Amino acid sequence: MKLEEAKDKFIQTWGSLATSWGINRTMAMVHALLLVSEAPLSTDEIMEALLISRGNANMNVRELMDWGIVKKELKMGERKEFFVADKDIWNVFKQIVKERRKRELEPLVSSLEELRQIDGKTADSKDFLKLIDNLTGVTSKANVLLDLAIKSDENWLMSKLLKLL
Amino acid sequence: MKLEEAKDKFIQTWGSLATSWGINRTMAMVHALLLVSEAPLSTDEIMEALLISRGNANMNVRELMDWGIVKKELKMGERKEFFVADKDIWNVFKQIVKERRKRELEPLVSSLEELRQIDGKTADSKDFLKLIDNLTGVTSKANVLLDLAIKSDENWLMSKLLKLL
DNA sequence: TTGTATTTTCAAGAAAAAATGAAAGTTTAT
DNA sequence: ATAAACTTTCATTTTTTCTTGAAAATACAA
Repeated sequence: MKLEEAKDKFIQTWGSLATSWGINRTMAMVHALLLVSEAPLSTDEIMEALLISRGNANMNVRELMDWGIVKKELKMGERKEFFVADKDIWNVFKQIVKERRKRELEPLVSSLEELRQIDGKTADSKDFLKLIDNLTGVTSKANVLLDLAIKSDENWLMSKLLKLL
Repeated sequence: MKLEEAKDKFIQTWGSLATSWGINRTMAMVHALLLVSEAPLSTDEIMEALLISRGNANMNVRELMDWGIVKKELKMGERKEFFVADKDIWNVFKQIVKERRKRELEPLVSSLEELRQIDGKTADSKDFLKLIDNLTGVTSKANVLLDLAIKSDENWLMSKLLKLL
C-alpha cells in the first residue's frame, strides 16, 4: 500500500468511526487530515483535499479548535491562517474526555439532582428514587475512572492499572 | 414535582443525551421508559406511552435486546410479549462498554494494523507509522481501562481507584 | 386447516443534520 | 480611505437518518 493511499484510508476510517459516536463525519475527516499532514494546512488546502465547501471547512476547523485538539498557526509573510492538529494522541484522548464530561456528564448530574426532588413516598416513588440513585452512583464512578485517565501521567497510570488486573 | 412528571422528564433527558452519543433518540427513550416502569411493558404500551408507531417500537426494542440491556418476558395466558430493562445500572454500563468495544474498538484495531503495512521508508512514511503506533498505543490503553471497568467487581474497583487518586 | 393474534419487514414519506455558496464582515497593506 | 485578501455567517439545498403504516410472515388456538 502506498503512503497516500494509506492516509486516505485513515481519513475514511476515522470519519466513519466518528459517526458512531455522534460526531460529524466531516469534522472527523478534517481532524484526520490534519493528523496525517506534516505541515499546517490552510482552509483552501483542506477544501481541496476533502472536496468540501469553504463554509464547511471553516465550521469544522473552528469546532475542532473548540474541542482544543486543533490550533491555528500563522506563517510569516502569509495572510492566510493555517491549522495543525495536536499529534500527541494521548493528549487528544484526554482532551476529548475532558470536553465530553463537561458537556454531557455534568448536565446529566444536575438533571439527576433535580429529579431527586419528587414528592410522595409511595412504593413507586421509592423505586424511582432508587433508580436515580443508582444512576448517580454509576455516573460518579465513571467520573472517577475518567479523572484517573485525565489527571495522571500516561505511563504511571498504565503500570498501576496493569497491576490491578 | 409529581412522580409521573419526573418519569417523563427522565425519559426526555435520557433521549436527548443519547443523541450526543450516536444513539437513536427513540431507542434511548424506550430504554428509559422500561427503566422507570415497574412492570414489564408490551409493544402496545410502549407505543402508547411514547406516541410512536408499531414498527418503530418493535425495531428499537429489538435493538435494545441486541445490546443486551432489555429482555423479553412472557406472561402466562398472554400471547403478547413483554419487555423489561435490566435495572442494575452498573451492569448496563458494563454491557454497553462491552458492546461498543466489540463493535468499534476491535474494527479500529484491525484497520490500524492494515495501515501499518505501507511500503517506503521516507520521512513521511515514518511519521505516518509513528501516528499509527501512537493511536494503537492509546487504543490499547483505553482497552485496559475498559477491561478494568468490565471485569472487576464494582466496589472493589472503586476502592482501589480512589486510592490511586 | 382455517382463522386470529401478534410480530416483523420494508418501501415510501418525514424529520433532522450537514453542506453549499454567495453575501457580509474583518483584517491588513498601500 | 480604498481595495484586496481572507474569514465568517446563514438561508437554501442536499444528504442522511428516522418513522410510519400496511403487507407479509409467524405463532397459536380451535
